[in-house]
Order: sequence, then structure tokens, then C-alpha cells
Amino acid sequence: MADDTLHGQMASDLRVLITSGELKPGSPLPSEAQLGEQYGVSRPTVRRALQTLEQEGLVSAHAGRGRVVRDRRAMVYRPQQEYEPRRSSTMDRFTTVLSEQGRQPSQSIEVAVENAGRMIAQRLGVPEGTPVVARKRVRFLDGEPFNINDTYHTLELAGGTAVMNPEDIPEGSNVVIERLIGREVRAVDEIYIRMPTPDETRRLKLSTGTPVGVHYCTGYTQDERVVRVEYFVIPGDRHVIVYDRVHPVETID
Amino acid sequence: MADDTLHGQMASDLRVLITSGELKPGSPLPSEAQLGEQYGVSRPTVRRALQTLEQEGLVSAHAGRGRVVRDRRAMVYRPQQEYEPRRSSTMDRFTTVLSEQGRQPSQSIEVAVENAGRMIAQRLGVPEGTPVVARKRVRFLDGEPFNINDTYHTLELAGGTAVMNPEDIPEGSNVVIERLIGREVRAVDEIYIRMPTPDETRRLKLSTGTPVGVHYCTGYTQDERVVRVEYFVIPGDRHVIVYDRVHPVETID
DNA sequence: AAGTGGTCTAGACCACGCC
DNA sequence: GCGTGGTCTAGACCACTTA
Repeated sequence: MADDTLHGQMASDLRVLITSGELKPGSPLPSEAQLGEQYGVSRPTVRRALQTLEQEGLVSAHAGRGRVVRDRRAMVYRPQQEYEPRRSSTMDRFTTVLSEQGRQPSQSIEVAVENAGRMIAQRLGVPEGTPVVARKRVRFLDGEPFNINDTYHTLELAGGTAVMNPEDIPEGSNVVIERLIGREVRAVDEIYIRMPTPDETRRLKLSTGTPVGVHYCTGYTQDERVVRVEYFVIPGDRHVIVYDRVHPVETID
Repeated sequence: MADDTLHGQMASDLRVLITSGELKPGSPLPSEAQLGEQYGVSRPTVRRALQTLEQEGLVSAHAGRGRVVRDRRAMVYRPQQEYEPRRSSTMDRFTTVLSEQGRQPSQSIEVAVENAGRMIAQRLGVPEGTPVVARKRVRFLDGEPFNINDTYHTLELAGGTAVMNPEDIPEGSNVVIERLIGREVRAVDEIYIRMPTPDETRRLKLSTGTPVGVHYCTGYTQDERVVRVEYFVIPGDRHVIVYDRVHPVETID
């Protein structure tokens, strides 16, 4: 428990101020110079302490402006709803839900045919490097990147259909795909927790110390054919992942 | 994309070596002195580059031994199975499953009556600070801490029962609780992704740069009474979270 | 212009692991 | 004993933000 390093003590002191609520989200921290004088240590030592807090996601730094306590509230992310039918013909489900909450949702859509990486190929059941259809979206909330949502289909299934259209699909891409291959009856979710790659950091404008959840969702028809593979990147500082489960009825032996 | 800092370039170079597989898990990295000479930079700059890779979870450092590429394989974690009945009367489900895989599972159990924190109190439906029964476990695999699993019940429900016994409960604590309050018919999972607290880092022996999933599971009876609140801490470098879902049968309007 | 964080250098001393 | 990473100092210069 005891941390006898100087930077560890400083980090510990500041952590208490933040987690106790004495320093609220948005509050500025003392500058590096001030903290150095206060503790009688050199600037690199102060920076080492602040770096710890940044890694823990408690603090974010802005050159020229200083450091502030981060807001750690999270939005609800429900994987189960990601395949629900859309409720409006002009807005998709993501847009509908958030508009109802008075937020400003938007998204960028980009469609490409690209060679499947290992994770996608395995799940689509094709060899690595096979060309596949990728429908890539970045969702924004109030102008800030919120999450990444890329949908993959085999070229055989989706090539030349409305899914290739890099715009909103009024009836929903789910419906288009269902007509082609049949209804999706079950799905498998896999969620990895890790630090973002530099590319993800850039696309989602993540601050240092923000972990991400990577969510792969693979959908199957009744006869076990793969309908779609979905790839989400969910910043840890903006989401809670929520599942509602009803236990199967079974006897305990 | 371009990173024109010295430490950014070094990190980028080393990252390619690791992600391409040229440096495999377990391989040693060059020492700080060697890298400094190779790039013609001072040691703090080398350390800055290596720190980035540690934060990304690609590398771990050991004083006196050097740095090695980390193993990033993950075990499957299925929240849905965490409430399944046990298959053996001498081993719980966690122990049973892993024994079958030839791993060496073990766990430490500790039972306490403690005052509920905000998250636990909200979910149990009691005021913050109310004394509750906490059954706290740390699960180990091959001697290394693997995850944290704390189960909470109201004192009213579990006080004085077998659940308070800080040892393995042969019939399973689920069964004991079911007799007291009735069958659990549904559960809500909440998964938070964040960096670990210093306490979690210590209990799970996490290396720097390892994010965690925090999984709260709240179980309900048919008449919506809370059966249990479960609190898991899942190191991101050791687990994949997996859900199997069957879509509800419904018509698309 | 003044203050902030971002980068980088050139040293120093220590604790740890291995031979 | 030697090499490793861990800690810390005392400077320097830069880019950025705010006033």
C-alpha cells in the first residue's frame, strides 16, 4: 500500500482530492511549477506523478491551458439493441435514441471492399486476405467522436446491393441483408478490453490513459450461415456495456 | 499519422517489430543503453518511447532483467455461465472448467460484513453505508491472480446462513440463496472499462498499461427482488468476454 | 508577453537479478 | 560485480493558449 516514491506520494495525494470529489470534473489542477514548489521537487518528478493520474484516466492535459479533472460519466451501450429494427425510416436506431435524449448525434459512413484481416476473416469464415465488403461508420455525439462501428459482409452476399451505398439506408441494412440470406436468429458477442492502437486513438480522439472495449458481433441464420460480422470500438471513458438476461428454465440436478 | 518526435519514432519502430511478429511474446527487447546508442538519444528519451509501448500493453519491464514482449492471449470469460449450477460437489464451476483444461486453479475466499459503497448499495436497493454480506474471492490460475469475484447480499437475506462460511460451499451458494428468497429468473450485466485503481493493481498483480473490465451482475427473482449483486474485476490482458444470444422472435413492422 | 504543457539532454544514485 | 531498470535533479528550448 505504502508508496515511498516522491511521485507516488504526489499522485496519491492528488488522487484522493479527485476521487473524494474535492476536485470536481472540469476543475483545473495546479500547474507543474506550482506543484513542484509545493512539494519541493523538480519538474520531471511532478510530471511523473501527473502522468500516473493521466494513465488512470482521472486527469487530462492540454498544452497551453493546463490540466483538468476528467468527467468520467458514461453512456449506456446495449449490444443486444444493435440489431433491433429501426423505429424511423429517416433515422437509424443510433440516431433515434440519442435524438430523444436531446443530444446531437451524427455519423460518417464510408464503404469499401478490402482484404479481410485475421479477426474478420475467421468470423466470416473466409481465408485471411479475402476481399470483403466493409461498411465503416464513426458515430459522433455533440460533434465529438463517440464510437466506431464497422460492418462486414462477404462480397458474395453483399456485393452490388444497397449495402454498398455509402449513405444511410432508409429501410435499414439489416432488412436488405435479411432478404438476401434469411433471418438472423442468433449472435455471438466477443468483447476485448485493451489499450487503443494509435489509429484508434486518432479516429476517436482519445486522451492518453483511455482504454477501449473492442466488440465483435457475429450473426448467424437458422442454418448457421454467417450474416454479418460487426466491429465496434467503444471508448472506456464514454460507455457502460449493459446486458439484460433472462435465465433459461432448467432444473438443478 | 506522422509522429515527428524522437520517442514517437522509436515507439513506432518497435511497435512494428512486435505487431508483425518479428519480436515474439517472451522475446527480450534491447536494453535502454543499447537503444539510446542505436538512435543517438539520451536515456529519458528511450524510456519515454518504451513507456508508450508499456501503456499499450505490448511490453512489460522487470528491474534487473530487462523488458520482454508480452503475451496477449486471452481466456474466455462467459458472464452467462457465472450463475450456472455447479457440476461437481467438491469443486465449484470455475475450478471444474479450468481443471478440465489442465490448468491449476485455486482461490482465496474471505467473508465480511461491510458497509455498502455507492455502486453496491444502489444495486442491492439499500441506502449507501448499510451493512451487507460480502463474499470476496480472488481466483488464481497456475499461481497467478486471475480475477476478482465478490458477491454481495443483504444482511437480512444472508446473515447467519452458510453463505457466511469463508470456505467452499459444497452445494453452491446459489442453491443456498435460492432456498431463502426463491429462484433467480433474470439478471442485468453492466460492464465498465477503465484503468485499474492502485488497489486492484495490487490484488491482481497487474503490470502498467493493463486496463480492466469491471462487471456488475444484479440478479432478480420473478417478483423483482434482488437476489445478489456480483462484482468482478477482469484484467484486460487475460480475458475475452463472450455472450451467446438468441434473438427474440418478433415481426419487423 | 506571460504562462502553460511537450520535448530533450546529461548527468547521478539506487535496488534488483544473474553469474 | 556487472548490467538492468527505477528514481530524481537542473537545466534548456519549443509550441500553444490566453490576455
